[in-house]
Amino acid sequence: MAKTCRTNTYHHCNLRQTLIENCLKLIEDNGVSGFTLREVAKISGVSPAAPYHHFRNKTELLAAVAVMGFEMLDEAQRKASQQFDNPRDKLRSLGRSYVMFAVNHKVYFHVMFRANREPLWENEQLINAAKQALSHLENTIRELYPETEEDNSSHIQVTVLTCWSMVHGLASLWVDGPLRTVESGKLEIEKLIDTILSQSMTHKDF
Amino acid sequence: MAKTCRTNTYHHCNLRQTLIENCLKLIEDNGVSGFTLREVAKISGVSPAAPYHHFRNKTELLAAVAVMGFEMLDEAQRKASQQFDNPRDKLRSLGRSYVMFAVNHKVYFHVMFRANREPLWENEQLINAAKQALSHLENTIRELYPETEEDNSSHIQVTVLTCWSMVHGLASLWVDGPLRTVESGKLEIEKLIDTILSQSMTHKDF
DNA sequence: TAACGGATCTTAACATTGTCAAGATACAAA
DNA sequence: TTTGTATCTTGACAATGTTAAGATCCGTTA
Repeated sequence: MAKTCRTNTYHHCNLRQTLIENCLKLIEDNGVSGFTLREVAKISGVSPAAPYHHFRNKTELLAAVAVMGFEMLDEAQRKASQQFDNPRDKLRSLGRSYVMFAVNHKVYFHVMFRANREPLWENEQLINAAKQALSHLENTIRELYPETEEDNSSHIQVTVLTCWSMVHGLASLWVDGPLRTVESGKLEIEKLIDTILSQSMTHKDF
Repeated sequence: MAKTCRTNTYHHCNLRQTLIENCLKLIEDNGVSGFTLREVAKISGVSPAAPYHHFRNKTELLAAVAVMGFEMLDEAQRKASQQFDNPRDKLRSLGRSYVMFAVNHKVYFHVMFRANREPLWENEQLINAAKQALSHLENTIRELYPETEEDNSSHIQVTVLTCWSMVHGLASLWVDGPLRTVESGKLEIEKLIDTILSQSMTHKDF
């Protein structure tokens, strides 16, 4: 929780952070679509126009939330990769951490990759935060293929994408709903991740 | 294009279909977030309240669009699987078709899996259409593992998920933007798909 | 210390939007 | 021809994003 430190009734003193936090709360309750700037302002104890001194518009507030999400993901990925030395173990740990982040922070994940996509991805701070969070995967894959050839970089890029797609797809299907609907929800997600990551190692279906 | 068949100025005679089509056009231009029922009604040549005789609300119109999308995906998947006999070739063809559908019909894909997720996935018609579109993948994987054991079904379910996650992840990353931003857009998507599907066959990274 | 400028907040207003109620119009069946 | 039903319109409502103009506070400088 952000300290409101309101000695007087005028200056909020930490409004920016408070808005971001309350924004998250509202999205958790009402979904990304059913969330309004006015209500964020209201439960932050501030007038409807106040947020505009901290964010250019509604989209920019969402972008700030997304940036926070990527920073959290970055942290989680960092920890996950530090847990192991073997690059292959690292990779699996990274995948696990990625999906679990989505599962445990649905709202963040949704805002990070979904809401108002176009204007969101024009935000430079957001792009950098995303790159940073993804760097762990790339680094680990570089460890896995340490050859120094120039021609290697394309292959590495493709491998990054392959891994990213795998975990991102699983995370998306879970967060967006169809997984819990189409597939009967018997399997619990945590076991599922490990099973799937194992399967990716042993089978080769495409 | 739907025939408007407006002999008089009152009855539109095919408004439902017209609304869906114009809805798509608007989303293509303004994105899912910046699309309004009123404008759909306007460019359909109809008053703001008219759509409510065909859809309960804005979300239901989006759901109708999503259903159409799943029907198109179903058709594409059907064709893709009919092109080959070998289940392994089928599987690859299905994957290719899935991602290309997302690339060629960004708007549909977005509405199908993204927009207003919660209320959308309570629509039964939508759920059935989605199941139908996904059935091709499951059938093909059953061909791949034709053992009749009961215990097999769980394994098949996991394999379906693995494949689905793979292609859905790639499609999502492309449609939602981060792929074109984080990864430099040098690689063209079509080549990329084949490369990745090949890689999934030969490597096993997780 | 006092004045001043910038940052932060408020009030008031605007156009736009989703939605609904009540009434008008067309068409098909009786 | 009458009558009911589906479709469409008009008119209204509250809610929302956003802006302009003014109030209030705080740190800095004279």
